Amino acid sequence: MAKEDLNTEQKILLAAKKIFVEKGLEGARMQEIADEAGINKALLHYYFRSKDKLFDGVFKEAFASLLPSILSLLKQDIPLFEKIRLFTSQYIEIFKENHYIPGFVLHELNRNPKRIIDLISTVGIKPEIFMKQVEEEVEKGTIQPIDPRDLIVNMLAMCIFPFVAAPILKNIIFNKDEEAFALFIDERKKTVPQFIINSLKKNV
Amino acid sequence: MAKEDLNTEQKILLAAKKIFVEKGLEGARMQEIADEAGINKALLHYYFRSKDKLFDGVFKEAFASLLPSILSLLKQDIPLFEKIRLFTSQYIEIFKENHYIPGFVLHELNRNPKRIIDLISTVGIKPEIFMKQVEEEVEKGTIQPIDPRDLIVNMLAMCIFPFVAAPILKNIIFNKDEEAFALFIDERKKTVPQFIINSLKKNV
DNA sequence: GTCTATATTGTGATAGAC
DNA sequence: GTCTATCACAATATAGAC
Repeated sequence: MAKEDLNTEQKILLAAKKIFVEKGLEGARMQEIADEAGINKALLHYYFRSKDKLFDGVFKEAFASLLPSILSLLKQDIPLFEKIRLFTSQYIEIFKENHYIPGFVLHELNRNPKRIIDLISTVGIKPEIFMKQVEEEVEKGTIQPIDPRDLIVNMLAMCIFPFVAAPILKNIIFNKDEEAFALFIDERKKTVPQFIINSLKKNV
Repeated sequence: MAKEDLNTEQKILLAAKKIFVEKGLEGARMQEIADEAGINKALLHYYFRSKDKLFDGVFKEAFASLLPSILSLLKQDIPLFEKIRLFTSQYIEIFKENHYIPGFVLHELNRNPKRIIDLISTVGIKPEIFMKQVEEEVEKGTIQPIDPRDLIVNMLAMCIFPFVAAPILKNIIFNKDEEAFALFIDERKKTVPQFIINSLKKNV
């Protein structure tokens, strides 16, 4: 769908998303959003009462639209290694398509934890089932002993961190070569699960 | 040194650091910084010409003060596994003491990549030596094959991410138990290097 | 160096015509 | 629904007394 075919509300949301993501809540200017949307400030207030309300709308969409689908994966009845492979590769792919999301979410999370926590509560992320699955494998002795919380944090870290730190990584590791970095990220859909599974595998 | 013994400039820097870290550049108010420092707004402009200049001063100190020491470790002539153990445990310890730094740096990195990149250039981070060491071990066949860039990114990710995502992790994994989270972070000084080394070790 | 008071500019928000 | 014009206030920055 072309930009021109969107109705005004959609144009506003699209523009607001771009500006909020780039500048954060305080950094963004309503004027800038209006310009980006090709309308004037007054209309922003007509559709959304205030800047805060507009932000909430944008954030909710950006955050909630992509997390539930992938996180439901953790609950499903799939062998552990397979689950890790699916989760990490899909997560990295999603962030590759929406590379601005992690930084955006993490920043607002630190700026206003309560707001974000509330939002997450409505989505309802429950990692307990995954953690239990890990515990069982450890007890059975089929994988190396590990705290399931460490495993889940490490998984998230390796999937998300490269996107948050992208500018710095591009610079000190990839000599500003954007393409090489993109390739590297794509490769990580395979190397990350491999790295994790290598760590969990028993020496035989 | 007690807070009262600091001279005005130091008091300002300390206060500004606290507020900027908490609120970000745009979120921070000069009035708030002045209150925190126990002085008035005018003095802020007397010592630092503008808000931007004040921010630069704070950021440079916060960032540059802790990175060089730890990163020099990567260059030293130490066995790989030992180096990984030292690097990760020290890194996590530093961030434990300065848990606000990662979020602060990463946000400003995304807001103004150029500014931060310039700063890093002056500090001069060079991971080449570490990467070469990894490559050599891979060639010798003493560790699992791995792209050294993946290893370094994974190391950084596992050290830094938990601090950036702290509010969300506390909530969904630790049921808001601050103490349990602090303990978890402390444990990671051991579990993270172990996780990495497990992944690199050859099955024997 | 430090203060109070004030200037100046920004920006979110609203009123009212069309 | 969309616009122009304007308000109200907040925030950075400066002037000038002490």
